[in-house]
Amino acid sequence: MKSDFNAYNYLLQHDIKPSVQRLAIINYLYEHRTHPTADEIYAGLIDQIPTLSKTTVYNTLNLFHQQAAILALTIDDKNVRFDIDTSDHAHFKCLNCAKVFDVPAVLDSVTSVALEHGFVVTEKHLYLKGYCSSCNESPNK
Amino acid sequence: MKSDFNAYNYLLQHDIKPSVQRLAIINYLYEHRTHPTADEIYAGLIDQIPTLSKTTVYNTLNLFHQQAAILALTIDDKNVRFDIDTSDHAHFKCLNCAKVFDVPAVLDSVTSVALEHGFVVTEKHLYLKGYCSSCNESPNK
DNA sequence: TATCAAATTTCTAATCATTACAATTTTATA
DNA sequence: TATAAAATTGTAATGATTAGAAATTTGATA
Ligand SMILES: [Mn+2]
Ligand SMILES: [Mn+2]
Ligand SMILES: [Zn+2]
Ligand SMILES: [Zn+2]
Repeated sequence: MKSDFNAYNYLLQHDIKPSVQRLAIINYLYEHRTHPTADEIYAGLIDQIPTLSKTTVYNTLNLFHQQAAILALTIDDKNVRFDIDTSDHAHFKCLNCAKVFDVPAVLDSVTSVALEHGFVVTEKHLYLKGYCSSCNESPNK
Repeated sequence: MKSDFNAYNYLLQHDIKPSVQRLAIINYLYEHRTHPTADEIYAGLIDQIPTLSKTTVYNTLNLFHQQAAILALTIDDKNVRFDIDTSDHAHFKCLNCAKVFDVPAVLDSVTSVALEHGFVVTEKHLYLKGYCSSCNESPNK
């Protein structure tokens, strides 16, 4: 079954000129909701686009982030992770299996406190860490 | 005026054996609430302890974090920042001047959602990004 | 269609925060 | 004091990300 995601229009809507590489990367993010790293995206596309450069992956992800087409998550201190879902939600990282899960969340109350301080808020990130249900049942220590 | 913070007892309370270096680092964090990086802490202490090694700073901060004596903030994708204040609060990073500010916050509601998913939560981080009141008034673009 | 400039991609090397590892020093204990 | 364990240090390695220049592609225009 073919994806109903229109990558081309998605990029245009965020003032990003489409290209083969950009379309492949945004499609990858649409299809892989695991919050992949730049390296994982590169590895996932190199067979499909053998000329792809890792620099292009980084440049493109930074461009997408600038244009607010994706989120850049710093829940991991080693790698930045990327997310096509820019809606209001939190993330949970398992300290055992390293997976990053989505968690429903509403963050309006905190934002309003920041506004009272005179801050202009452009990004909100709520990161939870601990142990996921799988790892909690059978810890790998 | 001398600080009323008992660094020695603070470390003992977190099952950390005190040493000259460890006391200096925890005192630095007590006195500098700017969420400094490991490098800033090293630079701030090298005159006081000329033999101090940057490796020791990293080792010590990791130990403090393991023992839950401090927070390790990944609000910045370049450097980890450290905070002696382990109470429930959020952080705001200015994208212009790069300062990291404290913001009051209560995150219980989100944690409860995570618990419903079977997650065991050990850390909560709420990061806001945007422009602080100083930079907002006179943007440096 | 040929030409040219701008935009994009690519390659390579650099950067730089953090860690690995082995050697040295300090501390605790017998 | 002798010895082992713990902590600190110095150096080199690691690895994600970026810088910068060269190559390729795109798009407009003649
Ligand atoms: Mn997500
Ligand atoms: Mn803080
Ligand atoms: Zn897990
Ligand atoms: Zn600012």
